[in-house]
Amino acid sequence: MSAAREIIPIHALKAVCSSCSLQELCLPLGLAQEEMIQLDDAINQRMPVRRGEALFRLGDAFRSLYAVRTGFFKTVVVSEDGREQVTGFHMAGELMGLDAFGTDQHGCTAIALEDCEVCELPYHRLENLALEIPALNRHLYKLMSREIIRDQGAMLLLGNMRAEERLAVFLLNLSQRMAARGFSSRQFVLRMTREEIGSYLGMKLETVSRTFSRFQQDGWIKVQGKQIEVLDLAAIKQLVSGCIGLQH
Amino acid sequence: MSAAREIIPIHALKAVCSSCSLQELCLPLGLAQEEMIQLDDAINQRMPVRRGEALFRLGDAFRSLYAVRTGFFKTVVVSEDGREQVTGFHMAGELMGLDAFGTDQHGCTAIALEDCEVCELPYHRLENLALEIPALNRHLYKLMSREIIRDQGAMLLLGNMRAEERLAVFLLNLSQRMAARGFSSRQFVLRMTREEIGSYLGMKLETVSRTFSRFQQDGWIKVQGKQIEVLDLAAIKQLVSGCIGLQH
DNA sequence: ATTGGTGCTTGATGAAGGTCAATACGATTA
DNA sequence: TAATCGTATTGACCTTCATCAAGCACCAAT
Repeated sequence: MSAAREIIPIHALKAVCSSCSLQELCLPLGLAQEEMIQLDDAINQRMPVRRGEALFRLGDAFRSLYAVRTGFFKTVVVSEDGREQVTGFHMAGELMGLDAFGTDQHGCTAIALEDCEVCELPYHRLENLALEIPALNRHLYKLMSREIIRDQGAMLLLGNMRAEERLAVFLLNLSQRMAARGFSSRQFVLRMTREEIGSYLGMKLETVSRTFSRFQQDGWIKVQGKQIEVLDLAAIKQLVSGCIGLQH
Repeated sequence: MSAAREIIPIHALKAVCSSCSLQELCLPLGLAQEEMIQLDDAINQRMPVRRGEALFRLGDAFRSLYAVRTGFFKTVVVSEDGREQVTGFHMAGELMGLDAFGTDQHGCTAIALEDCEVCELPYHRLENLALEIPALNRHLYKLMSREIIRDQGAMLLLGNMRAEERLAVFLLNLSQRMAARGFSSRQFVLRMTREEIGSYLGMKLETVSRTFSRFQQDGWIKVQGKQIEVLDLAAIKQLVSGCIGLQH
């Protein structure tokens, strides 16, 4: 199919890192202009992933990192007996696959919760580039390091906090991440089910639902299915004050 | 005190990475002999840390990674309201401080649970060396990546498993790590208190104690204070079968 | 030997959240 | 429009673990 080479796929025409609006949230953070152009070459832009599809699966050979460009992912770990644990939710500008360096296999499965686009960062090219660009290498360290801190925050959450505290931290965290991307921090749509929230927070879907209802009765939020409106941010912050959260 | 320079401190005479028995568990894994000698130069060997002392504290400026040479550490995160969460236990050959790259500050506090020795790996020297030695750089990625996986395992543990499963995973994990270091996997001493175990596993010290007692009644282990003897490994493994554990 | 401190064990009780079940909602398809 | 499937809500009940409390074991210091 050599004829296909003459048809330039539409996504090849799209913006690259050096002109991407997510620069400040994503991998290129802190790079000089010329370094960013080098990075452009190492990246496959705008792979589409449709809702419900897996971008990679636990055990897959590790070939690339992926940055979310648009859309929303969950990552899950499945234990032998089928129990599923959601280990994170990922939105624009966030990197997935950092847990795969260790074993050369992906350590979790990434599923698109809506139609998404990702940038693919082939591992070998990235590694070579990182050795040439110290700032990039350092930033990769930083990103992995932050992932560790984030997970430790989640451990504290799961180990020490009650259901309502967990859900409050979750809402606050989501709200802040929306704000960082220029969306409303007061009104947003949950892309995940109650069960997925529950799995992430270590509680059952019924408890998630009940806790949402209680927050609503208290006038803190308005819930309509997946539509969330934050009414009393201060009250929610009050509840989680003194807790180490799920920073992102 | 220039005269002091003529007194060679005793620890300077001790073994370096290239002749360290922990090579295979520690940072030098996978390096060529000559690369290891370069690493020797970048490392301050055998810093002593006494029981109860902090090697570094949450918020301290990040200057070095530390490898445990002998002894046993805990790392803890303290929330604003004083709640303390143990995030890990660390023994010979394990690296601490990987969570500090992200913010240039340590993200947890490391406390020696017995008299210890550590190797200090100054950050800048290590970073420069990593840029020269691709294998070292890759290994640092791997170590951080494994830390992420480990933390995700802990999340699954805390989110999904019951008290006895958690403690079984904990014992199994400890037993395996002892074995990997040439110690008995059947008999060992817990260096941490019941409260610290409980904090790590997300349960109260009373529950830890009760669960140990139950394991003992079932003939799975023998507990005498901090002395543990594993009597029925198969039964313990059976309990955690199908769980994703705390790999180390 | 006595005292105090810290950590461990064990019992009694209660609260938080899990489980089971019935019902309702909402989006997609027939 | 109806039918269906996945998702969400809510209630009733039960299990697990936290809490409170008492007593014990061990070590260190006086």
